[in-house]
Amino acid sequence: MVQCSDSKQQTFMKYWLLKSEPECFSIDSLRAEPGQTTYWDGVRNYQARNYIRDEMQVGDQVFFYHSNANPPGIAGVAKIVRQAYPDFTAFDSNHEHFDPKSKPESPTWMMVDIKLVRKFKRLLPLEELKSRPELEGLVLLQKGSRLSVQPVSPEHFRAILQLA
DNA sequence: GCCAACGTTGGC
DNA sequence: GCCAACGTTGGC
Repeated sequence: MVQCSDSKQQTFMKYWLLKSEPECFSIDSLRAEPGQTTYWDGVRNYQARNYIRDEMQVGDQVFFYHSNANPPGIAGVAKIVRQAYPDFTAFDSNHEHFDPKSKPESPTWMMVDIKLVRKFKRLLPLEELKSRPELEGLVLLQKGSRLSVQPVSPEHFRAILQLA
């Protein structure tokens, strides 16, 4: 597939899944934010950081996943509205996400801003996602998959939207 | 609350 | 660089 053939820079929309514990920050919390926008702080895993820092682009769409919830599942869609920048909560010794190894002059951890696109009419439960053959291979469904930032293929993204 | 699956830490 | 111990995640 060729896109942007007249452009030097080929840009493809990417799709993601972000996990959040709704007791801590739910999709309704996001909706209640000014501009329905928030910074996605607290990612403290290198692989997740690399996705945020190296691959997330403004305009990318993300599923908002409720983890450690009853039931766990996908609650809606958001989009990236600001490119990766240092996660300043890592610099604050009073913050629960403080990490002394991250320095303002050489930040270890990064974050993006996301804005709510829509909350689904119903939560798409993990159990239902598991039951869909077209979602085979979805990172979320792989055994031991704990990453809080996961890539989602365009095909899987589309298939999940159709369930909503 | 249990526990499997990971990631990180730190002694050696 | 190995690897045991420990901490965390997150479904159940």
